Amino acid sequence: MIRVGIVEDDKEIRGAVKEYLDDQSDFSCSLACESVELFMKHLNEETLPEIILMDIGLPGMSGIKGIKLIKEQHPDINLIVFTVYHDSDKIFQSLCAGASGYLLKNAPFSEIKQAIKIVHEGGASMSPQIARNVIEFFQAPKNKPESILTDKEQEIVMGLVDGMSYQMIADQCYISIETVRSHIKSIYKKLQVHSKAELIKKSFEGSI
Amino acid sequence: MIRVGIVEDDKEIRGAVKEYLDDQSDFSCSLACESVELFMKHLNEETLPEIILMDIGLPGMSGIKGIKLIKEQHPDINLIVFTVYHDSDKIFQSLCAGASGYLLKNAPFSEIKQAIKIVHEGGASMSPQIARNVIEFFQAPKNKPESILTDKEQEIVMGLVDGMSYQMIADQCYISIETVRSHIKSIYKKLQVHSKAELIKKSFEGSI
DNA sequence: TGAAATATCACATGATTATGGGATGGTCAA
DNA sequence: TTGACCATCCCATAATCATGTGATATTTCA
Repeated sequence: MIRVGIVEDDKEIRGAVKEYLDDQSDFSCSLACESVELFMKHLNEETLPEIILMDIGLPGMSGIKGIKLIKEQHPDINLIVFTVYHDSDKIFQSLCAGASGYLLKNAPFSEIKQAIKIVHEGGASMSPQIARNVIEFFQAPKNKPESILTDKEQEIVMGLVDGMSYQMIADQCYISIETVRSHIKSIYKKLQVHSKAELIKKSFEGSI
Repeated sequence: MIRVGIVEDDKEIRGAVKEYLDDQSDFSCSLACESVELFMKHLNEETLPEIILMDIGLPGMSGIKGIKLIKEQHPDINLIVFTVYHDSDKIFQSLCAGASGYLLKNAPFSEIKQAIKIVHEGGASMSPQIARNVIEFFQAPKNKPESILTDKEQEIVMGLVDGMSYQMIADQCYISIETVRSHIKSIYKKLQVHSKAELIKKSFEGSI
């Protein structure tokens, strides 16, 4: 018997999911609330779930914050996001906050059930569309849109990012420090930055 | 009818999967080879698949390189990794190379079929265990081992990372620039760095 | 309680950076 | 062949940074 909690503001959905889970022989819904605040208030030994289905767009505290909060206080509980949002931002924020799954609300009951089982067994579950988003996260950095910087300029950026001074870069590239300066001037102009710090930041953000 | 390719060095497995797919009414295995080299050699209009099941541990060219190669030459083909490896390294390398799915070899035929369908519809599919690994990638950086920096110091680091000058940070924190300098001195000492550049780099690497 | 850590400030000096001028020669495509 | 880039160099100046040597007040914790 897997004990499941639900945080979902839509009464209809909350009720339907709860009813469905309670109908299953191997599930029970131990606590279903419309907000994180209420959920935390009613959370006790009696109602403690193993898995929580968590909506994100909630009145009061957001689901993302809710995930963080619950994970801090009950690290053993696994959370599955259950939402209509499928933008990368929400997905990554949820995962970073500690979610172990991400279901879209159009998922059929059977998929919800399946996801809960998987997470309960120590796996993770995502709707295919979400998985695609997540996977593209790893691939995106690859297709770096042809940098507007020339080869030499990129080489110099790499040096700066590695913490080298102009002089060190000059030595490494067998050019004079004046040339390094000159390149950096045009790099700054192209990227619209005005300091090494900004440049390094942009570089790490993958915007080069 | 979804056309599927297989790259898998184990003859038994290759044969079994091919047979299974060919038995399905909505699948056909258009090409099954034991290495990337052979696969590329026999790849033509006739044999062109929409989805490829790709082993990683292959004789000759590795599956990872194979994924890159195939994606470069045929960007429309989607690849699903099919392997025994479940270590993060292999997973991330595969995803970065361009894979749209990652199945473990213990997956039942039905899961393989399901995964191919999902990927064919534009989604991505991972075995639950793999999904867990991927998700933990996002959560790992969270457990940053209690920074040795004090709150104030961290605040200043954030400023520097955002490209602010000492003076700007001083203004923002309502302290004098001398104090900023002082904090930065101890930050540098603690982190064993000697320039903004190195500090920002460390910060982005998550080693703070 | 008393030492250690933290947060705040000051002054000084040399190094490095940011930014503005220019100049020369090479490549490549219109 | 002309103009648009690119890579290379030089000079100059003001701002900023790295680092040192202090000092004082508060907080923390053993």
